[in-house]
Amino acid sequence: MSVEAVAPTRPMRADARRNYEAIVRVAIEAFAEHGTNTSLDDIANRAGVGPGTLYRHFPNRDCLLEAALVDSRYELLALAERLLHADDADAALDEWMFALARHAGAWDGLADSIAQSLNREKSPLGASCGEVITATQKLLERASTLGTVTADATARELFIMAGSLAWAADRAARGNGRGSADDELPRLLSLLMRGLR
Amino acid sequence: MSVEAVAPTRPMRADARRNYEAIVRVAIEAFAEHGTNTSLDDIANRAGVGPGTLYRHFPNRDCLLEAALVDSRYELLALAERLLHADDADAALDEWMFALARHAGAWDGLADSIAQSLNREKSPLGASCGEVITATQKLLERASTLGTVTADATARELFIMAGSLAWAADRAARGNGRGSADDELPRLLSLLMRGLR
DNA sequence: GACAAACCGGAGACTGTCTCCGTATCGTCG
DNA sequence: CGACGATACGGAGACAGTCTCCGGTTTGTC
Repeated sequence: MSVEAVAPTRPMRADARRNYEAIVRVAIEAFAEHGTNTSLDDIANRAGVGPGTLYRHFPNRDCLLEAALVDSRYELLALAERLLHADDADAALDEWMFALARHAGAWDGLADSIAQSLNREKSPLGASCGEVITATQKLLERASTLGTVTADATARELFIMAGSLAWAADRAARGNGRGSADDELPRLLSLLMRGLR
Repeated sequence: MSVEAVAPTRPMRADARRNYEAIVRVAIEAFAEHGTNTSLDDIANRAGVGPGTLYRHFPNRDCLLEAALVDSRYELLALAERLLHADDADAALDEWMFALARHAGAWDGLADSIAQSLNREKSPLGASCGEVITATQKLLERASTLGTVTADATARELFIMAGSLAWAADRAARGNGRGSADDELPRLLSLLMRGLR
């Protein structure tokens, strides 16, 4: 519908691309290590660039987060494609929710960052959640018609519930002695999924 | 077991008590208005004291949060007491979880603050969650023996799930058009509670 | 009314965010 | 190849929030 007004976007200059990639590479490490609230100036340092360079490429934390999640989301959407052709539509939805929760729980604070960006206009992170929610929608509809799901939850609610599960699993795991979030997640997820029937 | 080594704790000086109470009063307002991450120096200002005074009474944010939640938690525990004698143990647990989620969702960021403090030793906020979790335990046991609850969730998990629901309801409500968190919460809660059966 | 203990409050060190602009680098064209 | 314009760099620094230290003030008591 909209005229393809994509600017010619001449390719980045070599040094710019080099820095861009270095920043994203370091950001992935830093987010994994210290959560999504780690210092951006620190990331700039570790990437060998000044803070000005980082903020030119990524005007805010969401932009950097989005860039750091591109690969992970690509894999997620590939999984959705496969699950859409699975035999068991119920099991497919289960697996999808699990994958979603693991995605959102990969870094400390990520679920929160995603959920907040979801409600903010113009957040690149929130925008790119659109396709993931669409995928959720398709899998949910399939589990409703071919499977046994009856609850009237929206895809958006399921998406957020997945984030909320990641949040809960992380909090429940820390300090319960031995368990990790990977142990908690299936337990909590099964509680939720039984509620859909 | 431990010797009651409680110091005589002579009563606070009049000006100290006055400041303490002013700070807590302002803090409740500020947390409600701007979430649990609002500026503490700002609270000190609005309470008419210097930052030093605030930090002497409340060495960190958790301590202030704890003081600001005393009344609310008191009401919560009174509700638990009542629910322990309710006829329908299942409905009692439902109502308790709802109250718990509303408590944790009262201020933006509160669920997160509580969950984090829960895993940190020496946090007064986390410590005071103990009685609430104990209350949850009793209601859960009662719903297991007298009611129909069969899932093997721990009280601690339920407590965290309540926080996670508050988190999810808040995120789902913002930006879905018209709804408020109060509309979302029952929907999400019912999904969870059906999963316990 | 005077003294010691308790308490106040603001200056400021420190950390993290984000911007501005003089300088350096890149790609291209003569 | 050399030079020019566009593009990009990076660090100094403004700003905001956290938290501490200590000289000065207030309170309760004898």
